[in-house]
Amino acid sequence: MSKSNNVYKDAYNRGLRLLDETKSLPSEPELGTLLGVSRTTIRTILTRMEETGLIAWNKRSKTVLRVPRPDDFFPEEETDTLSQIIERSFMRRLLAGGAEPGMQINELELAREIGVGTTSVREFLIRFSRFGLIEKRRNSHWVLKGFTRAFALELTEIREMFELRSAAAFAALPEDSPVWADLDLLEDEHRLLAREIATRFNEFSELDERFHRLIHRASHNRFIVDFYDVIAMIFHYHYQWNKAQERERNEVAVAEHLAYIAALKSRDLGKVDTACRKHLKSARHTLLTSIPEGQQP
Amino acid sequence: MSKSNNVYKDAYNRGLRLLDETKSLPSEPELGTLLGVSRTTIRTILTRMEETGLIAWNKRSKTVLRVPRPDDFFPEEETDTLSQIIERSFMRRLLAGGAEPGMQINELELAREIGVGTTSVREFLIRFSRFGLIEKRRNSHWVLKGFTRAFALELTEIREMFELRSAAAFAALPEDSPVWADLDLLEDEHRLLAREIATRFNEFSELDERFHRLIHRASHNRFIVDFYDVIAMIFHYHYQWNKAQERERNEVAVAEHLAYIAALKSRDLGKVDTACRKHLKSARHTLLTSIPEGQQP
DNA sequence: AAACTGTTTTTTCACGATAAAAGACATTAA
DNA sequence: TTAATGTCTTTTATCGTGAAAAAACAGTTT
Repeated sequence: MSKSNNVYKDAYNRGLRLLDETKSLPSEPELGTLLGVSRTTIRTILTRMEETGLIAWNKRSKTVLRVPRPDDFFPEEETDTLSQIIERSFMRRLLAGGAEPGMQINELELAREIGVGTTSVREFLIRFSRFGLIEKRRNSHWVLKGFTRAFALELTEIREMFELRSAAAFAALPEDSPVWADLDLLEDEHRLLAREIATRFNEFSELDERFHRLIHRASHNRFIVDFYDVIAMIFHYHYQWNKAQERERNEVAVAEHLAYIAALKSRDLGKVDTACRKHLKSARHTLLTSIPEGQQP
Repeated sequence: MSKSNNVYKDAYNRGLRLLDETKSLPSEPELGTLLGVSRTTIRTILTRMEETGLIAWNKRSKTVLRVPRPDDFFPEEETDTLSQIIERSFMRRLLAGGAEPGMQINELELAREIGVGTTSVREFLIRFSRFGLIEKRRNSHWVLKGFTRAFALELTEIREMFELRSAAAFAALPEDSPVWADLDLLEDEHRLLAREIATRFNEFSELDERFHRLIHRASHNRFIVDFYDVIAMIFHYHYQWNKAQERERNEVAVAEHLAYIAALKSRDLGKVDTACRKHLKSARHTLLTSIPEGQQP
């Protein structure tokens, strides 16, 4: 089992959704850009669609014969990237407790436990190391630094520095910059979510990420933009971990975002700074309260 | 050839230098900590030292029989880590010109050219990606972003943000903190170098790195401390690349460092800010002037 | 001739295997 | 009885290999 065909399976599933909408599929290169895969993969997809009687395929003509049924889709778990699988396993271990700072991480053991090769685990750990939670000892094992209070404080310190700067840069952007339209759209989404917060509160974290990434992009600095990956990763798992008062927290955050957006639109740097600081302060507070105190070194 | 024994060879070479100083070697575990390798490697080293008649080894007694000759040492190039070898090759390519931004990077080709496996190249590229010079396209090739003016500006923007903050934190450190002693030592080294700048100017870059790392460490923030790796890496290759006016540049920098150190010792935040800003400004200028203009996108 | 389909080549991804190096355990000497 | 040495086990670093996926090339169709 040298390489899973998850790219194909995932693209196939997404491709099935196209069949609902049209009576015939576009050209192979067009499908490729649409699904973000190569033509080779598109042809494998089309081959299977033909075999399962979903389409009739002859050269340029790809006629839809029937609408896809639930059992036409590949199971969700087969569409994941290996690195996603490893990340999930690793984070589960890390957050499930018993992961004391200073503990050493064994590549071979991790690989065996997850049921993958050591190379993939190594590559994951190298990629993951930039999040500052693990560290490598020269030709030896990895050491877990732990998701501690210190980590959260260091993370938020940088976050605040970067976001204040990005927000100021954002507000200074010219009238005709396309970001203002993006901001308007996000504002609408926020208002909509605010109105239905009681039922849709769990959709906030995705909106949150899009909003902050838009602001960070205004910095035009790759290190600032890339740093948001660290924040996003932590928040992603943090939200899965800590569901306490999720609705209330998100309701407050949406309101703060709206104030923040209004400040940006006013282009008044003082107002932007105030609104940004206020939101960052409560974000930090939320993160800090969620850290299990027992895990401190 | 599945793994080179460069750890052994490097430790062996360093071990040879111990023979100059003493008449008999310490215990195996002690040698291990001294050379930073495991006892397994120490025993391999001792075995060879015995074979080549450098020592007489019987259990606890390891008597030095003769002083090592130049040909006892392993050649320098055999003591390098694979990742050092790959990094050097890669950087040579990158700086040698013809490396246009947007150009794609081929793992297989790189591996073949350097004469190593693809796994090592992949791991190197993943590690290297945090420097912001390359980027990966989802299940496809890497793209070179290039050592451009934009890169230098983004890098220095963060650097200045981080260093100003670290310098302020440094100056606020209590009287009894051990960093003040470290700073005194560095100050002495700077004075010494300043006096002999005409002949020793090329020793500056190493001192520069030690000085700035000391300051960054005062931030007590892993992201700030780790970011210095990016700067160090760029400066390392930059200094190899651009030798123009090296002596003059370094002479100016040493003087700026001394002013910066004096400001830190005064603990006057205003003075620290001024001295730090001044030095960072000339550092940025040096970096910017060295970037080949033709490479702009 | 532009854009597509069919076919072939190349590259990426992931694995198992193996030597180097680290680490653990057992034994011996001071 | 502590700290070393001797021996054995485990882990890390690296390669070659093969399937998945991308990319390049060649031939068709409109």
